[in-house]
Amino acid sequence: MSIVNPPVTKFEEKVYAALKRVPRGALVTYGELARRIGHPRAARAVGNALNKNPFAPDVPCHRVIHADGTIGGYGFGGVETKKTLLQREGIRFDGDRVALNKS
DNA sequence: AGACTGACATACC
DNA sequence: CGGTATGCCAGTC
Repeated sequence: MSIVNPPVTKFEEKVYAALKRVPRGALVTYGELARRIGHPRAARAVGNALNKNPFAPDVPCHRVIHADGTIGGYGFGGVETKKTLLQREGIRFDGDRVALNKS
């Protein structure tokens, strides 16, 4: 499953790999994802990697959200696309927030 | 080689 | 509850 790609660093590779390993309908936060690759503090770097996202459809980057359940952002199409994709996975949204039971 | 940026997180006011 | 401030990490200019 090596990602035969262009200028992709080891770090990003891990990020994409971890993201690929996320099952459909599941949501992961940047911090959670960062933690999975061994960099619990690299949430920002993770977001950076996804923003470049050389493998847009290859990696379900739309399953990554903020720690508080906010959508965050999306490079392809924008947040609305991300929300749509997530809703398609069975997840509901309340504005820019994931509709979990919360406040 | 150095500085700035960015799809984050946490804490504080 | 909301906005502001600081910290962290890796990438790119």
